[in-house]
Amino acid sequence: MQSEMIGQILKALADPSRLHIVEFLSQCLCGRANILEDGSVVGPTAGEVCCHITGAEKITSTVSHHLHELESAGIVKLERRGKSTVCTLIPSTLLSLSEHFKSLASGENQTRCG
Amino acid sequence: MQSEMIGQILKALADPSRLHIVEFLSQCLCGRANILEDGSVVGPTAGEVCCHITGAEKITSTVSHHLHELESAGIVKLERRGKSTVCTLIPSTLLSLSEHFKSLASGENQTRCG
DNA sequence: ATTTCATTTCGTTACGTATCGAAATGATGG
DNA sequence: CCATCATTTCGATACGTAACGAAATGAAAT
Repeated sequence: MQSEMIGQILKALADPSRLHIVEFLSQCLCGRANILEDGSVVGPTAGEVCCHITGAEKITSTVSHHLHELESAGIVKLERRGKSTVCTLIPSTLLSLSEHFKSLASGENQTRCG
Repeated sequence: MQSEMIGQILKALADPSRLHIVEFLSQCLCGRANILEDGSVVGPTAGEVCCHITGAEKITSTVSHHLHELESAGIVKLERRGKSTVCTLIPSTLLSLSEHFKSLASGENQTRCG
């Protein structure tokens, strides 16, 4: 995973509202596959996410925007299902990020030892 | 590590210049202890960091600012040594971040399974 | 004390984007 | 078709902060 994409992911996660959304979606994983073999998605609707984050009864334009930012960064998958949009984390993206920081911390790419 | 501190670390890393600095400092770790037993620091000077990042011959106010942002977030340690300021990564902070994302990806804190 | 060098602080400008309300779109049911 | 519901798009405002140059600080050498 290249540094530019890492930057995009970090920018998406650096907003408190979006980090909150990701933490909520993580709590919703429930030990099951959340992206099925056919690519369909298991998880809360955008409205449910919004309700938890802001307390609003229906989704706000702000939360809709945040969800699509997370989608652009490859952190979240959105799928329209009838009236609603279903949301889930894409765990592999967060795992890549985790590995990247682990390697930065260990200095395993050291090339400036002169 | 609490979510608020994670947010602060992410905000610090979300800037391209600062991410670049962190990657450079990672390459400088060189498999040695970079924070010694007495707390003193091994690493490049702020000016050397700036030279690598911007090509400038002396440190700019912008890079100085970025280094202190990284210090505030606990990612970098700075130490004045004579005229110069020596910089190094604090690997444990990046490791904590790595672990946090790993646990988010695995959903190991799931509490919304109803 | 004065000069020199590395860094920081200050003050300003410019740009990105979070947030909000209102209008538009998409999808379902009567 | 019309009504309703969930979500998205649009347009505007407000705020945070990255970037820059200039002046100030800190530390060593002469």
